[in-house]
Amino acid sequence: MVKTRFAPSPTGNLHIGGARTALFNYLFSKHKGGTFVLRIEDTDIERSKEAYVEDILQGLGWLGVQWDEGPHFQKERMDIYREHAYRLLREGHAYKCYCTAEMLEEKRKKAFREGKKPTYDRTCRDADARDGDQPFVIRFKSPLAGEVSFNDLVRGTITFRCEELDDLVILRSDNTPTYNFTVVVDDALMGITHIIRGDDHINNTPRQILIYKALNYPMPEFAHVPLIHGKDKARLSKRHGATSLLEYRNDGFLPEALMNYLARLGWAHGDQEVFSREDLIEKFDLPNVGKSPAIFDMDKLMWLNGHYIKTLPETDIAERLVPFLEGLGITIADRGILAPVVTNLKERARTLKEMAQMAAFFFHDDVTYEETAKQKFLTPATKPILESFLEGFKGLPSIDGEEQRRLIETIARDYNTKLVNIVQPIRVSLCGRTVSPGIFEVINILGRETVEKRLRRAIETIS
RNA sequence: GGUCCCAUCGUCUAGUGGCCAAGGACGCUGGCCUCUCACGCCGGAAACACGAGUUCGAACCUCGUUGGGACCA
Repeated sequence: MVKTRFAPSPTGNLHIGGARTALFNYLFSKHKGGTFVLRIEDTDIERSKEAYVEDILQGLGWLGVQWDEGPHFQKERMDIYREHAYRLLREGHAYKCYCTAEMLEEKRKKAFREGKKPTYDRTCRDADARDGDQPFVIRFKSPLAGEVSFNDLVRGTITFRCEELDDLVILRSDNTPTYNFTVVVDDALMGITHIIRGDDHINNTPRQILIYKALNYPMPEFAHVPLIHGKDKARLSKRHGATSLLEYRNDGFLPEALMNYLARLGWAHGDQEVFSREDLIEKFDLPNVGKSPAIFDMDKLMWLNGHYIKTLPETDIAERLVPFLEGLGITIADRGILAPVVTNLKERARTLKEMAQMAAFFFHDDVTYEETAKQKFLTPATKPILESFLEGFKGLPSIDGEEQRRLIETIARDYNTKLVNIVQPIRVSLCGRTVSPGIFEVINILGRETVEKRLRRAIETIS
């Protein structure tokens, strides 16, 4: 039974990179019919914040990465780590170290002066056990020689020499456990079978393997996925824009699009670009995960988002659009026009936010004219055209597209000009801008009364 | 600085020794469609980091160089 986990520390928001790691864990476990655990690594009480926990939970929920177990909180498991640390001590896999911070600093400086690596010199490793009130840390006894190697499911065999590993602290003098120790204890106790995480953890892996062995717990599989980089090829950080997944939600991205995009970042299934969640669960597997870091490409996300806006059910999009319209201060008096609005805008908008902006003019009559549009199309020269159109429009037996077309074509002939020169002034009158869905569609959605009202107002505007 | 990882179009990638004078997608770009903008359709430019080796044959295997990244300090 496969069991994976996502174990973020709440010292920041859930960003794109974390979300992708979570997604890979989720997809892999579902693909294998296993379970997915969420664990919050909040042992760093200084930097951990409740607000970040909230952001992570909400972000994952929005994306649709559902966990089957948890969230577990490390803060509530401190006793377990201490117990394990003392167990290692008792069994001779760890020892008490009484070196003070000052002594260590001194040793580090000395090593640096001598051009050696600043690793702990193991002074206390073989010293006689001392008791008393002096503060101490517990250090793990690393093997002095030999190699640690493991088979990474995305990279193959990775080997480290033990000389590179020093005796890391597992329990600090204030009785708090350290990162490399808590991960192992938790992953082992929670029965995690596959550890899928960012490749920034590769260097921690040999230490963790040693701890697994000392604890005599079954070894999980490891899979290190490359980090996501920003345009400057450096690791993704605040500098690269969105710091929280939720910002994408607020910017009008669809979770379907983001999930699809994230999955394709560092993973591929032949030439396929569009994947539903079911598709991903069916097809995702570790061997096809790439080894090199990927750069986050907003353009492609935009394209995918546009694709989902075009292909998801219109009623669905309409519903999701509402909060964005409201965000623009729009009160939707007539929900009936929502559907046709989406029909006409879905080919044009790439985000819900964009769509709301494009749709705004449908919902209020006091259209604000874009300055350049007004200067070009609401002029003394176009005034008679608008007047002719208004007159003809009033006399139209119905306002279906064909009737409108005939009217506009007639006017174009009368003025001996092209269709576009008739349409654009009308468009600006109705929409306030030079860009909109097809003019016949706009007129249909707006309805007779509204169209006449807006035309009159536009004509009045031209003095 | 030490350790570890990585290297195909600008970007995401397909490619696991012959099917590759390297395919798809985004972006860019020429055109068509057209009431604007999009959508859609047709076309184009654009990459195997470099050098050795293994092999009848290398984008694919090995080594080195260079470049990038991560972790530790």
